[in-house]
Amino acid sequence: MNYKRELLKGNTDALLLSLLSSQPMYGYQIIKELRKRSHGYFKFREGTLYPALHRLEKSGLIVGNWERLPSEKERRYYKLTEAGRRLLEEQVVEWQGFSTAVNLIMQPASS
Amino acid sequence: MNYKRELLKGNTDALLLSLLSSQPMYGYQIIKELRKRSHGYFKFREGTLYPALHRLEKSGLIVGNWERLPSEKERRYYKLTEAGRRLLEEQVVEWQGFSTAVNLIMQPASS
DNA sequence: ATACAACACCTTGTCATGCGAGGTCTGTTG
DNA sequence: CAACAGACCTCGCATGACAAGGTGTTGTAT
Repeated sequence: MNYKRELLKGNTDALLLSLLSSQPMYGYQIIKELRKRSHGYFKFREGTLYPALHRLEKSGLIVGNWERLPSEKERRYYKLTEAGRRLLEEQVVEWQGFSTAVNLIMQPASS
Repeated sequence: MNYKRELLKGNTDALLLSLLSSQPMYGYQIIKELRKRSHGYFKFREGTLYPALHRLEKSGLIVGNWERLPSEKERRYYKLTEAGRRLLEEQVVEWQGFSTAVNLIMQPASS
């Protein structure tokens, strides 16, 4: 039923790694950036994002550290590790293979 | 971890509907066709396919009926319903939107 | 002063679904 | 006759998106 929700499955990590490969970001910012860069398509929920970030950190793909703003507020900035960068490269390849394969089926291609 | 497996989630139904839009097929054939048309990429397992077919039939998107071969063997051929055809069209559009959005993030686009 | 939205983080539980592993029966081939 | 391929099936596990709930702060209307 919820097609879009299921589509996202398996892509969250790659999207997050991709985003963080451009620069370190904190959670809330990631949500807004994903939304902006996808022209409004991706609207990540916090219940999706934060567990995903923790998962990635636990796997050693990103590292986060708290930064205290002048206002005493704190944010947790995440940046890619070397392992994260390597996995990202693999996942980009994987995504290309996958989307190519889907397009072979979805479009009434000649073949 | 299992990236490819998760990628498939949410796409199974659209792939099946797409396949069946070209012609009615039975389960085993679908597995082989998907494999062939995707140049070996999609290797559906029976534990994925049969539940999916039952799901789709229950939702009225496909209908299956048994056909008896001369050899007394039976196969269950599935074909798209009108509702299935409509949903397929929606899902193709959805897939295009999704993959476009992913590519916006995954590729270090200018924008 | 007092709401109320936005920022910024978090967790718990529910639901969907891919698929590994198991099963059945038939037909064909060595 | 054994062994494999065709053809169907189900059960249970693991994964992951996210709704719904929570905390505390800052900024902006009323």
